[in-house]
Amino acid sequence: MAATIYDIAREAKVGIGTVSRVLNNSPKVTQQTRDRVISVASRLNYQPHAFAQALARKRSNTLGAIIPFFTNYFFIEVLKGIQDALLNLGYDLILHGVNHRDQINEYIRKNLKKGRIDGLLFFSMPFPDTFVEVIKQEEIPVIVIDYFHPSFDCICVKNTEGAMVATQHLISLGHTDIGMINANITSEPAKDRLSGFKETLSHQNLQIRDEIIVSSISRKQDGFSRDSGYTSMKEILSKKVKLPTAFFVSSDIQAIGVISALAEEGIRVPDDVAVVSFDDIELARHFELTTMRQPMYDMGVMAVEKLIDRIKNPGTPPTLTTILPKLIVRKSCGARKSEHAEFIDHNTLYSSEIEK
Amino acid sequence: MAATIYDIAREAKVGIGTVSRVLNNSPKVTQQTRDRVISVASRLNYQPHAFAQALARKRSNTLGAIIPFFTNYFFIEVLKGIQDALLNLGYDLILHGVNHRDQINEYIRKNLKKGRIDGLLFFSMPFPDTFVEVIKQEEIPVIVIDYFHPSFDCICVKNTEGAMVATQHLISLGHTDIGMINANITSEPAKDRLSGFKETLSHQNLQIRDEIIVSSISRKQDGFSRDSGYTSMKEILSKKVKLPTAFFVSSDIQAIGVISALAEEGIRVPDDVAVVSFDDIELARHFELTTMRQPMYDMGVMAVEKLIDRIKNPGTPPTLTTILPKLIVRKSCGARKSEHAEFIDHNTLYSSEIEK
DNA sequence: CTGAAAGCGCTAACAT
DNA sequence: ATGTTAGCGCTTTCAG
Repeated sequence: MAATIYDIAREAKVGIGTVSRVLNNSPKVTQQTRDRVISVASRLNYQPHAFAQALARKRSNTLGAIIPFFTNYFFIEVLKGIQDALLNLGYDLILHGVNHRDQINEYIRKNLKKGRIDGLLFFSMPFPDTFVEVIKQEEIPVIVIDYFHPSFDCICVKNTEGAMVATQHLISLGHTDIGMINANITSEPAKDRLSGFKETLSHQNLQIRDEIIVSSISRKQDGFSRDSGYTSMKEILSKKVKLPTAFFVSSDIQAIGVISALAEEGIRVPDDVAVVSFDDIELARHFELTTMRQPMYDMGVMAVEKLIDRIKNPGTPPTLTTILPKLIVRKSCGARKSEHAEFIDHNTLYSSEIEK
Repeated sequence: MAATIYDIAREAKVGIGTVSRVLNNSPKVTQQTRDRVISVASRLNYQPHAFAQALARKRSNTLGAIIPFFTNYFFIEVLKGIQDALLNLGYDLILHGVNHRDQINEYIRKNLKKGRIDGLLFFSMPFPDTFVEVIKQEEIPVIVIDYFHPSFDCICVKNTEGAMVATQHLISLGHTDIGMINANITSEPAKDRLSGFKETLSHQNLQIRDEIIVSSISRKQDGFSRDSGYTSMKEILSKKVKLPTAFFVSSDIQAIGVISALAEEGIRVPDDVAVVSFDDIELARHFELTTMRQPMYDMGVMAVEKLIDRIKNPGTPPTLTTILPKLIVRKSCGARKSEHAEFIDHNTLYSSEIEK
């Protein structure tokens, strides 16, 4: 049986209050008793019982995270960031990976069981409105990442602006006829990336050819998949329309599919057509993809930090932190690195407050 | 403030004991009082306080998992399996992703805090001997997956046998000169896959040419990476030795690197050289890799089930469950599917007990 | 069948 | 500075 503070108290001949004080580094204990208690505690191999502590302290020192697992490559990186950040803070993580959207509600309900978690990290999905009331009355801090919700602190990627930078990059490389392979338009990022793309083209008085802009209709991973990229490109190819000299693709993983589809027709990247994509997942480097990097690991770390911050400072108005993705120039766009060095350090963090 | 059983008791005009009984489906309550309590509870939007429950019940209904994050593609799938299995069982998951091996100890120590978790899932790493004593005296059930340890229930992949099947497949396709691209030999799976490979060759009286067998020396992800595959193949290519007609590669992700390296020399897969790899990660399908499938998702599910089982039945001797990976024939080996249909259903589960 | 009371292990307010 | 006591919210005897 594991030792309790009673055991320690008895053996060290002090009261349990004193033991608790020592264990919690309260200053009001003599060095002498402190030493005695500590030595007994370590002899007994004492470990505080987390739940008893949580019950008495009214906080659990654990955070919850709801992450869509269908965003494979994205969430791995984010998760790594979360874990590393947590490790230093002494918080634990209760993870709920959502494979299907209908798991969200169930999870929130279950984990809001009073006291289970001190705060919630909510990733890449529309936050269910059903719960904002509940969340508020339970007073549990929430950070929404990669999605916007006016009631909570948010960390968002500037998708529109990122798409603009990507498109602009292609234009500055001399391309005037550019297509886009997009994910499912029902997803927020896909929508924003498309509008950034189109806006840049029209801003530069370039033609928008709808026949070379295709959005996935796949529901699987919202079209952010290799399959989807492959299929979309095949679709364009089958139309037998004039191919543009460049494509903006809404994710790296799709770009890999795009490149395969192209290769099957003997069309080479970047020689025949240039490609710029989005995300900068690990494979992007291997495939020499020029891409808009989302600092996924950092977003995980930031999310944790924001949440801890929010736990300590409830009551202040929700904030929005936006991240401008960074252009990483590799080979797929056909640019020589030196030409575009100026783009590389474009990474900026804006932080601003929303009026309530 | 959240409602407690006291609130319910007061409003339903019963004692807290009765409320508790109703909530726990104890049969010894009249339908009438039961209904009354339930209606009050739902009106108050009552949720049991998880920690109070855990404290009183002496179990937490949460499981811990220690997973190496550096096995990217592997752990995602496993995690999905775990989550889905957990969802049905009403257990929560405290996840600890290990980015560096030295985090393991810290995590175990912290989470063994009595009561934190009811059981532990330990993945793909050598279980630290320092803790087997602790684990045993704390009586916390442990399942080790993808690694063997005599003290615990284990779920292992038959790497040696898997490599044999892969190699045999290549041989049966008519190849007599086969090379291998391996991960870092310090890792158990790499070691086993190599020995399975060699054994099959010698068993078939085929020559083992050391110059076309290369093990990665990378410590990063133990050499199970695209980079490592790419580099290893480049190394062989640079030796200017006679290329074999086929390669067995120790993981899909390496195979992708291998294929790129080959492609850079104009060598095509499977036309010029056949490739069979290991894992069957999501990308394997996209790259048309013939590979030995490890049922990663299923392993996650099984792990959870085994753990729950072990929690319910302590005391029985540890078991070993082995999984024979399944040959998935795609294009990279150059076989027509029909030729080798017989291999496809090779998947078998062996379960056996170890004598203590 | 149901109410009252005794913990579960710990923290924190209150005495001393 | 240290011991004592009252909860935290729930489960589980133990009476009745």
